Amino acid sequence: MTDYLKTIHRSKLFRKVPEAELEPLLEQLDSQLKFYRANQVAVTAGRRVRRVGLILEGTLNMYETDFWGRMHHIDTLESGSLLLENNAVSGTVTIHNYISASSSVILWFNIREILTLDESHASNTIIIQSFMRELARKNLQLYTRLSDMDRMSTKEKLLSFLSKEALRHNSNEFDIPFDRKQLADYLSVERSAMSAELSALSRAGYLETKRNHFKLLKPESLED
Amino acid sequence: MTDYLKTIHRSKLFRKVPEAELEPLLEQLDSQLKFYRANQVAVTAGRRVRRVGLILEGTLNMYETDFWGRMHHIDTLESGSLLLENNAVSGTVTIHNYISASSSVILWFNIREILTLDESHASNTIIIQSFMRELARKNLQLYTRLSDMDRMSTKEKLLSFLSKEALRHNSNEFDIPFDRKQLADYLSVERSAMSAELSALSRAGYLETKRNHFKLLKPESLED
DNA sequence: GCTTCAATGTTGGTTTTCCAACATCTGAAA
DNA sequence: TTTCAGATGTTGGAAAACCAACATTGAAGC
Repeated sequence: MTDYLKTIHRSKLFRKVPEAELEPLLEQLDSQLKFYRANQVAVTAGRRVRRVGLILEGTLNMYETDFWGRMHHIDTLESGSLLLENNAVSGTVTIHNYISASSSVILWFNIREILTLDESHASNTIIIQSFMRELARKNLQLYTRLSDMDRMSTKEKLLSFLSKEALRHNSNEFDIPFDRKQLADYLSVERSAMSAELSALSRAGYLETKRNHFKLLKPESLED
Repeated sequence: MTDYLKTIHRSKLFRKVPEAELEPLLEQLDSQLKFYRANQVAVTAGRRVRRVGLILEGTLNMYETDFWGRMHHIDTLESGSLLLENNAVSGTVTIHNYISASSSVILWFNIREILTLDESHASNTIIIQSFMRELARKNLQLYTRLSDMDRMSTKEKLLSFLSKEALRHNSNEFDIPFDRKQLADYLSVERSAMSAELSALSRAGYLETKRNHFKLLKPESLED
């Protein structure tokens, strides 16, 4: 554990815990390090989840196996990500398999215990705060993507996404954090069709773009 | 406030707080009732959010206005729903407008205060627990819908959704909580096209369905 | 049993998306 | 500067989805 204290202290969750309190806190959370080889299954779908994972090193892939036995890649979790936080809090069963893409290290800890303690330590409050903030942050992120995808056409998905990016940057001119392939994946559309749609939007006067830089415009056809 | 104590106590968030402690707790949370007329704007996009809302009566619609000034309906929140919980926790600005569909009553309260208290009361712990559970529950719900929508075709969206329903009911035969129109909206596809796809899946031996009852099957073409 | 209406299924023409293949652009390295 | 690989744009045929209009079904009330 000692080898990883620095890494743990850099994570979003434990960042604000005073350094001296970190080790006792981890003990109190009944935490435990686990090491995984490349391609090793770290979590199997169907298990009731009690602990939260924090990826200290490596990358994990989330998969879903459907009724017909087909595997679908759901997400890729990088170092620093939380794992099973929702299932641990709500005490539910996960439907995902987590497979280590590389060799990886995960810190497993018990988050519910903190909530059931009678007396509160300062570091408990801190960790609960950070944890709640993470849940809320994730929620907003999912909401954002969902509302971008909740459109019937590629054009509308693009406009929804770009609109929110403009809002986020507080400007009609901004860089997006994706290249074309990543943006297509994010919106769940086909890359080349999306490229074509971007060209069409550009021709129609909605925007100018070069690589990941965008400038949104009000086409004359829309002016009142 | 007194008129609504019963309603508040029935909500997911306050259910577990002992009845006697409810009123002091609400006071501690600096809570406040507000009443809205039909079509009144309850929350305006762009405001930094400090409080969480709990809808005690009525229905609210969430709207998003995009860069080009077009309004999109995002969600409908029924009585019992939380409002702005993510923005309140993370201290961020909301991008949504909330408009009361009917006359409605919202309880506004400060959730962050609980976290910053030095000493903990039992009811604080309870409310934090319930609140975290709600955030996690919502997260899982969003994740579920997102992974259903993160498919390129109506067919795949349907299979993803039905697969998870089977898992949830722990059976290949189950009732879904949607009619066809609602399911189409949930998956963000067109109703009649979805109906056609369901027929095709049925013919191909993937399932049998009648109204909201489904039975999933393994078509011979898939057997190894 | 009828009647009625909303839910669901079907159909055909139109539009959009997918998909593969290829062309062009761009930035980094030689 | 030249070269090259990866990113991006374009294109055309095939497939899927949209959309409107209509047919069928099913549940509730008469």
